[in-house]
Amino acid sequence: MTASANPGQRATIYSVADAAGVSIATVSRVFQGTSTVAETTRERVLSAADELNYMPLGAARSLAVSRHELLGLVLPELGGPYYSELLMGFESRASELGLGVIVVVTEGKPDPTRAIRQLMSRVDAVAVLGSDLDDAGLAQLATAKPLLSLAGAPGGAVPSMTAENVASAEELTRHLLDHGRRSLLFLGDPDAGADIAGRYAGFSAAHEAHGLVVPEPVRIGLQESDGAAFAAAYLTGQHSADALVCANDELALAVLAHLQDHGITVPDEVAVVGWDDVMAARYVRPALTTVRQPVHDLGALASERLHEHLGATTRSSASHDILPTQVVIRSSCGCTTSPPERHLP
Amino acid sequence: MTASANPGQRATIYSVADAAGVSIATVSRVFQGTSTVAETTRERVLSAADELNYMPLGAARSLAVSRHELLGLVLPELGGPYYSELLMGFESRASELGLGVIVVVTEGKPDPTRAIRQLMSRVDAVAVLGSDLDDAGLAQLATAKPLLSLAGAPGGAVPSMTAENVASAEELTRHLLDHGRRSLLFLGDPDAGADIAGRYAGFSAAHEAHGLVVPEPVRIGLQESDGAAFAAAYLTGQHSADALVCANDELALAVLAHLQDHGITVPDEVAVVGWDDVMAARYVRPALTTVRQPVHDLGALASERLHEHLGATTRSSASHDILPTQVVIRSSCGCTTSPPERHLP
DNA sequence: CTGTTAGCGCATTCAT
DNA sequence: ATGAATGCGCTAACAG
Repeated sequence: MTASANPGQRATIYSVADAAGVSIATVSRVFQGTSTVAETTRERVLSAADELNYMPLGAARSLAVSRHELLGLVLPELGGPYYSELLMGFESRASELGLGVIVVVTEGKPDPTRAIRQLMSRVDAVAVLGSDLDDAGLAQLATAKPLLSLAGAPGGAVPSMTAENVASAEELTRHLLDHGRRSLLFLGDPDAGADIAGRYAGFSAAHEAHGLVVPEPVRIGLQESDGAAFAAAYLTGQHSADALVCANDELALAVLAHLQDHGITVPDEVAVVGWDDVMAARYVRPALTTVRQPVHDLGALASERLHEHLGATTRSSASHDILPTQVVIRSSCGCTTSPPERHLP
Repeated sequence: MTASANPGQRATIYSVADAAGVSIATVSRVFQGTSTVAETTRERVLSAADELNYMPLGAARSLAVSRHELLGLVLPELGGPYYSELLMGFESRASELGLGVIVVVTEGKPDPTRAIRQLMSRVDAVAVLGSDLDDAGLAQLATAKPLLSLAGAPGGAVPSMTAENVASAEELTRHLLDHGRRSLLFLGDPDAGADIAGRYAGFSAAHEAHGLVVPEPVRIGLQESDGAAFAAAYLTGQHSADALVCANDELALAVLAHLQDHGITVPDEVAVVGWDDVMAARYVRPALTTVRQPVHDLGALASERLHEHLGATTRSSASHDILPTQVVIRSSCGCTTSPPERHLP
């Protein structure tokens, strides 16, 4: 065991310099690799450091270089694969860039804005998803540090990045329409978020392209319980439809299961489609037709964009990136009953 | 808009003190609430700070108080609901305790140990899950900062916290045995992790209690693809069993789907059970019998325990907490076909 | 190649 | 109730 008894305190750059018989500058150099150090002294420093189990203090370094080397990620919650994927992409790329990531989940927090402000005092830049802050609020925060709005409304004052919603929603809806479905219902509240608004916009566009009146959205939440409630209402005949376009897979799965439990056959009597391509989507029968989003890439690109902004002295004009999505046709739309694909997540 | 034009630089405690006509000590006091300040000056400081959009620099504060007010969480990956739940619990409680959290995902990282060491230089304490570090490696890291091993082998040199595995595995297995199944197979590699080892131990114990020989484990991975491969092998008759105890739900779901796709009826011909109670577990048909773990609580307790250790000067002897789990009986074990419950995740 | 020195921004005694 | 001064541990000129 190399770590010798530590005399109560953790080693600092001074103790290492002492032990190695060099100055702190040299110690700093061998650890930063910032300048060339004689091989012999280098080894002496390294072994001294190892002996003392030395580890540079992040805070001190941050203060000196006036950079935290930390990115912040603000998420509304962490349920479902969406946010996890995003976080993975974000963390992965950040790590490659030599940056750590602090995550804060706003759901259930008394004062999200305060939490975000506090976060911003310890990171170099922040990506924010959801967290019902209006554009003005974001813009305010963005004055302090680079800030990127994720899956929000593009075109605001702050830079944003989001997956494509309108076109894929239109494609999905058209698919249903093309196969003879005529009474579609959109499940989800367009006011609940920019992404849902976009999906409803595409839903509407497809209807208009077909010369059909656009059905009002069924404004419900995205939880399983909301799907259950809708299904119950549907069974009583409160709604009439031959296709249900659900704002996400959670909702679609809940609706699907409840309908089937009560003898409705999907897709024969009614088609059900969703969004996100969660794992369960390919395991249920009929397998769920849905829209796959490049969530991992979204996260990775976000930390990359943030990293770019760190170097730049002048903040360039707000960029608004839109990543392409992919409609995944399976069986729940009534389109195919061929053996479902099996692939890794 | 209160934020006045910032002269290029971000406000510091000095600029605020200047603007308010006080010393930096006073500014610090009003922000820390550490001492009583005259109401009038207090207001002056606050308005000056607001004017300048002042925000104390985390690194400087950390350096001064020699505390990061940050916890680290090391996860092998983020797929599935398990890690997300854990992270949510961890972050949630940490936040309540006034601590932020840095997460690092080891999967795909060239040098996980280095990443962890780097992490430890910016946090006050760390919880580690998986990351194939042996107990010695963990112990080594634990000399620097409080460290908690999650879902690892209890009893090591470092404090640990894990969900109960053995007893629930035994219960689950006994359940199968009691209902007449006699040829069970354990799918998963006990050497791949302490939790899987525990599950196999329970599986074994149940067999022994019934006076049966313990089948060798089928040592496969936990991915969908592993389940697919096993199912293919099973279909060719390479394995014979009337019940498959899968080390997690991913595996169970993949096996279930593949078997069904090829005409095997579950649970009639063969029962399939898993672990984790992922969302898909209640949506597939037959609904999956599985074991629910208190993952959220695990995370919350972890940050709580870590927080406790921060205050303590003397490191108390390594604690080993084991949280109870719950066997969730559904249909895939052949036990019931009653309408499955529907509840929030 | 290596040592000296001056901050980085804040919390915190110790005076007043 | 407030100010002055010191130090936290490290990096980065600047000398040598």
